[in-house]
Amino acid sequence: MARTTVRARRDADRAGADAGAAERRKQILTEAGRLFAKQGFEGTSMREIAAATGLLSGSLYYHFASKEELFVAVYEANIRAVGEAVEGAIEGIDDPWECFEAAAIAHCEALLTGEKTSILDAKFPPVLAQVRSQLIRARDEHERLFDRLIAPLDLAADIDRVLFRLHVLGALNSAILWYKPSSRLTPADVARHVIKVLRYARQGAATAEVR
Amino acid sequence: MARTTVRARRDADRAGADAGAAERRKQILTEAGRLFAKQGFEGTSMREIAAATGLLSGSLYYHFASKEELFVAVYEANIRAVGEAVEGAIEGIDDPWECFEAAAIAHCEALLTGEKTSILDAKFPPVLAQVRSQLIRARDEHERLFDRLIAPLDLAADIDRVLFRLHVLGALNSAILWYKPSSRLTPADVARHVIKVLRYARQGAATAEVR
Amino acid sequence: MARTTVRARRDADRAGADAGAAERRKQILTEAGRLFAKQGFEGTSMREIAAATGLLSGSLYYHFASKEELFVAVYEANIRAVGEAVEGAIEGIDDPWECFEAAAIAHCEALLTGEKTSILDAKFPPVLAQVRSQLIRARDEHERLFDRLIAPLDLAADIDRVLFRLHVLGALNSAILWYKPSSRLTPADVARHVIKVLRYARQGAATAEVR
Amino acid sequence: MARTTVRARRDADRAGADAGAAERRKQILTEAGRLFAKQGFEGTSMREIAAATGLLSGSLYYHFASKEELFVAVYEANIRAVGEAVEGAIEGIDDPWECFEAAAIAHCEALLTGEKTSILDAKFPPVLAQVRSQLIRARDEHERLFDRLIAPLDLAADIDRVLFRLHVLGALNSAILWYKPSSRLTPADVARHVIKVLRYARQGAATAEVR
DNA sequence: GATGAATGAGGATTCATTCAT
DNA sequence: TATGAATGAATCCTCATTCAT
Repeated sequence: MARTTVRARRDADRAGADAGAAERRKQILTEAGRLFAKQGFEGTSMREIAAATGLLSGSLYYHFASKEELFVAVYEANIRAVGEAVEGAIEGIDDPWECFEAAAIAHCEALLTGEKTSILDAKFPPVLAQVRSQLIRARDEHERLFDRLIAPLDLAADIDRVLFRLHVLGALNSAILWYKPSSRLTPADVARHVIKVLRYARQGAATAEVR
Repeated sequence: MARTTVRARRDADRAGADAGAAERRKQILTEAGRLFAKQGFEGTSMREIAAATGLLSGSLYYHFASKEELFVAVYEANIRAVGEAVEGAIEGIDDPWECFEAAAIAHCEALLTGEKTSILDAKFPPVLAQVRSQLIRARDEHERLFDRLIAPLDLAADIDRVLFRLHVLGALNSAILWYKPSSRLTPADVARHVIKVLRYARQGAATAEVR
Repeated sequence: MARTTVRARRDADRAGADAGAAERRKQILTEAGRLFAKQGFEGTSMREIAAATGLLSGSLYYHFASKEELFVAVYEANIRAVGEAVEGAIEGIDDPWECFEAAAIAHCEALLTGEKTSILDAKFPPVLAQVRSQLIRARDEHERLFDRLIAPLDLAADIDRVLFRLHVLGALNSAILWYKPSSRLTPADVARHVIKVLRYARQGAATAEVR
Repeated sequence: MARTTVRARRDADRAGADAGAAERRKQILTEAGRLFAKQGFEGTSMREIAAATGLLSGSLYYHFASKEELFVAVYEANIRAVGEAVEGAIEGIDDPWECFEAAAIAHCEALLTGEKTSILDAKFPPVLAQVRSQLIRARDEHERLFDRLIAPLDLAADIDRVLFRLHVLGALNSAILWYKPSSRLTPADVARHVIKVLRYARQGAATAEVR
């Protein structure tokens, strides 16, 4: 609605602008990520992204061949960022459950803090059909990281570890749908509660009468 | 925005008479639901919906004042359908956990069977901002149903029942993102596994060392 | 924007409704006149007119074959109304200038009071090309009435009576463009001032140096 | 609504450079002016305007953010053109009435010659409600020019100069409704006759018996 | 590397009109 | 007389993309 003049953006950016192409790419990725997260893929126009980066829409095509390609790049960057956050968080932790919890917290924080990654859970619109496989590959990689964390957990024998991984990530990711930063709950609180619930399902736990 | 559509007019004018229009409305709702589920709100054009119903695009507007209004109607119908399925499934079951599981199964089946309700988890695109409140109201109602089922569960004392509800629904709904009907897993299997994991978190369960 | 439900109108009208066809025609003419005056020909939809009369749009076509025909009927009725007002106002007045002034006042009042006749001065949109001749014929008749009033005026010899008539009516009609009922000026004041100015242009008036 | 168009951008960015776009803007303005004059605002489609300029309809939006904005631009250009014509015509004339007449002639010629300015008198359709204030501001400016010409006239004491201005412009502008270039009357003739009539209303003129 | 200008298909929506009932 | 349902063309506008400069 209240769009921003290119000129306005330009005047503001001119400082650090004129950076190399790699720099520009990063700028575009940042702004596109922010906009995709807030407005979705279809709700964000190339012109908007261009304007936010201090460019005109045509110039985007020097850096990315299409809107889809740009989205994939954003998505991969986001997943990678979450992955790195998680790996950083678990470094040096030995206890499997502690490690698992630390990972969940890092994942949740990366997801809910900053505008960038809410795309994670997207049921990609059909416009993205052509690049779906790339997106899924990126997501899978992240999920395998969780598989590695789940493997050493002393889960009750009747628990399927794949379904368990889907369960955790589903519970964590869904926070995007309801979490409000204004709440007195931190993203870490949310993650901790999810893990707290799951932690009951350890081997030897008493669930006698479960059918 | 506040226009008048057939529903308004007819409900008032003629009680139940003239099945014709109501029939059409239902047809449109069905087709729109299918298409929205498959392609998302923005990915589905009014022309497509019209064509699927055997109409021309203009004719849709006799029944629904706007694409948004149509979406709200579809969404409400879908939530209602899931709600009814759940209520039907728990009828006559006394044991709280049995009841909870039955509800989860019904919820999951309604979600994953048929194309109609995958919209449930939508992070609504900003185009729908104007009607967001209606959508959220519908969703809330469904979630309160789960609150009623969670209340009597003998959960461990350190579990927050609101976060628990968000956890369950998050885990269940996320199946939409990965579930494939072709799999050897039934929707019920998925739901059952989620509940199986959660069931460990009952009162008196041994989780001694959890910090 | 804020449209009115058919039902609402209906409930209200039901009292005097069910009148004969002639009655209905008159109702339609009234409402259409009001709407055309306020919103113009193109800015008024048949549905709007129908709703204002307590009908559905299709029903209008029983009374008028097309939107254009309806407009012509409204226009003619309006012109006739102004004409009758003028004729009523000059009845019994002998002095030519008194008579002329009375006519101007009546014309102006009919024009500025009530919503109905602001159409008078319309530069008809090309949509109305087919019926233009009918509209112009109606207008001409009204203008000939003014010709009859101008004929006996003792105007200065160098004044062309046809151009004079166009001048008066132009000055009077243009009030529609700026007149606001809220002003302390009455429509009669406006008309009186126009005539006051023109009255100077009588025979024998001293305008020596006019080239 | 508050979007950015080329004008804004360019005025700022590059002073007078790059005649291309400015050229196009002028072309569009010309064609749009012609079409609006002939067919009215609602009767003219953006496609038509585009086609007349040798563009596709989408391309128009690079230069003007909306049909309304385009109309405002046309309107302002037209008013400005008439204003300039009038100012040119009165240059160097000392006698107030001569000056007034010269202005009237120029105004009338600008109005009736060329297709461009017949919009002047428009009772703007409600579609233009949002921009009405801009249109009125433009018109007011032109009318103030006439106020300056009327001020020094030696009008009879009982004449209100504001109503007098409205009277003149009403009489002049209304010519649009009936004037046909084919007639043996020139636009100047029309203007001259209007002024001739008004010139009688000078101070000291004999209007003794007026009530 | 970036721009300005244009493309052209596609979007939702409106509307006068028709016609069987 | 009136209705309900549908028509289909037309409307304004958006947008990813292209390409000469």
